[in-house]
Amino acid sequence: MDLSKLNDKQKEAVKHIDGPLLILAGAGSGKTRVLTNRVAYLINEVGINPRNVLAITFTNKAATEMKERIFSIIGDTALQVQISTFHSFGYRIVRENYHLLGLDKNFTILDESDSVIIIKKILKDINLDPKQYNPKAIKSAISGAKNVLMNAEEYSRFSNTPWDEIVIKVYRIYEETLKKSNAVDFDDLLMLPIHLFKRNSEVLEKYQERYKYILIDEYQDTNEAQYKLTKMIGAKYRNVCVVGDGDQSIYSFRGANYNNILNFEKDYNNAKVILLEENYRSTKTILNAANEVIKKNKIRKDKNLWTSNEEGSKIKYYRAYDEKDEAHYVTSNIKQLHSEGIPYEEMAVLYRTNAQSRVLEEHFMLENIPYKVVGAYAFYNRKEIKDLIAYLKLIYNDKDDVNLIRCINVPKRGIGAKTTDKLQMKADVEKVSIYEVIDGGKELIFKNLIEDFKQKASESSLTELVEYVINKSGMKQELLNEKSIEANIRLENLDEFKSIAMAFEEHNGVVSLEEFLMQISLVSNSDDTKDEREKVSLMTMHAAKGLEFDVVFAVGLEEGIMPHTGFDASKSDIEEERRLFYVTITRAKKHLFLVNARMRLLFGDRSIREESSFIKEIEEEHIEFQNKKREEISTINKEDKFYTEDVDFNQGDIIVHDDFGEGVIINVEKSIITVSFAYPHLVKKLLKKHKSIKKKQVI
DNA sequence: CGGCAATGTGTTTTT
DNA sequence: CACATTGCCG
Repeated sequence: MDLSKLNDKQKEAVKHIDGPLLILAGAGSGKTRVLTNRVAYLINEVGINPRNVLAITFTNKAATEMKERIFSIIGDTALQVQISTFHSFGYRIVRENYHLLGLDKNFTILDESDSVIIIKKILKDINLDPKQYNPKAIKSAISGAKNVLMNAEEYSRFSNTPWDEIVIKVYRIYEETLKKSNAVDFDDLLMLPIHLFKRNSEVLEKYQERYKYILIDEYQDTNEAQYKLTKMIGAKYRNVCVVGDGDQSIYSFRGANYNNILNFEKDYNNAKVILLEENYRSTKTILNAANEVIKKNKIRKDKNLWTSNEEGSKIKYYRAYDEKDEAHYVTSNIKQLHSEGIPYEEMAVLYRTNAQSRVLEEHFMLENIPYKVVGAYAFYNRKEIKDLIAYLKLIYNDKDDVNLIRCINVPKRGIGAKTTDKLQMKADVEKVSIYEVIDGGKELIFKNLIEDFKQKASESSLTELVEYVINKSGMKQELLNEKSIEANIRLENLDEFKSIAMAFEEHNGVVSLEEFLMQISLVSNSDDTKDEREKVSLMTMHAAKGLEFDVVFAVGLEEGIMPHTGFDASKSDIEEERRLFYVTITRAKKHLFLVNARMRLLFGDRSIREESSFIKEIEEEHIEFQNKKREEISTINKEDKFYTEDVDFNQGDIIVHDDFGEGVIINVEKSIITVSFAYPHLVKKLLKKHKSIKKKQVI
């Protein structure tokens, strides 16, 4: 195997075979290269069975990338290596041992909102006001407990506040409900395997024998459950290799504990430790700035990340007038850089909160720049998609009461709240699922429909089933009858979902409903199936972890946003925010832009924004200040005045749509106009008086 | 039951 | 601001 492209430290890590190994890999130090080469080396050079190798990554995206890279080194053999996220891996264990966990074979995974709905219902049942006791807060308390592997009993042992009492009470009923629904939640995918291993050493041993070589990426972001799972499976052979960087720990809000990486040497004595400190990614300027920033953190292990790359251009800092000016600054620089030959896919705009993407998107559309919003799982959160998934989940597991309630009246069948309440009560009394107690009325027609779907599921392909459900449920007809643009968009989304199913089927051969449901529960973005090249990436700073781009725009660098301080400033963790800022700037290879706004529309009103204290932590010698052209700012502000509420549309008029940007009217009929938008939206039919449309006046 | 209007409420990051 | 929920009426 050719290891000539690796430096000495990297080679050492790749060639380490048996025993615990800790790789402390600074940003851009080539850890993915090390991990992929190490897997390849173990298999090709050492002769280890690929089935005995387990590689865990943090995101599905990283897992896919790792598979591809190992495939490119060793070919088909790579397919036998188990590469997945912790949650997918946990799912696998639960599925292989469902009978030992009190589940039926066809258990389903509830998503976050399903869980919250269940908790709301529990609160009502025990006569507590969901307004006083926030269901989401209770969900996250339960989640937190599960992540430290506490069940309700254990939780109750060291808690005493009235709030805890309520959480415990809800937690107990919540667990009963899950069991009754033959369902698990996200946290169970980690917790259940651990409980199983504790109880049943034979099963544990089976997995220890199976996964003799374990590699964990992003180890600084593992939580207690993930840590424990790794430790248990690795306990027998101790061939545990973890890679991480304490400075890039950014998920403590989700229970991640970067002490896990600091304590690795204590947990695994005689662990080999390798430091990767040469950065291959960024220019000297960018890396120096990053080092200056992260040095401000008090709780950290100092290290010396260096690069032999060139000095590079200075970091550009622009303090915009407002959020629109900020977006405009970003798009105009992107246009400029693109004209200089930098491809769009080598540029990214990173922001702290998802809400910031909207204004940016509007400007990208206005300026005709192709872009994609990465990691936006908004698609699966759309009503019509959730309804359709509810059908699929119910077909697969008819004990899933939440999803039954969700779709029983979609489309409207005259089964309202009264009926479902009655069914729910009956089911509660008889201690069975709602599905089971249905024995008459309009509900029975629905039940028969689901039975028909089950039949269809057993005899046709996944795509055929999806198509069948969309049609036969009546969802399609209801939307067709509506004849509004919203309904049209929904129809398109249902079609899009069908394409996702089809792509999945084509990609993996014949696919079961089970696998498909697992996939859409565990994988947030569907974008992997589509061709996403030649587009600028828009994403949160968190989502950017592990990625790199020639050009990075870090936007919204204002106190309160980045560093983010919620309603309770004392609760926010400035050091974690700083690590996030560090992760952000180290994504950039060649050009880094820091941007913020003096004024921003936030939570409904305009507020004056102070610049982020993090910017001041970078030495001025690395920064080129961009504020010169005030006249540019004033033209931007005038833009608002171009738009009016006029609905007297004529062919040839230019309108602006909130989502699709500027377009030309090519046809007018009654209340509908046909508009040609720029790529990627093209021609759309719209309702004249829709609130998202404004006419552009010629002044 | 379903549709609409008024009112209220929460706003970080994600597998 | 965007949404979810509530209350009222046909």
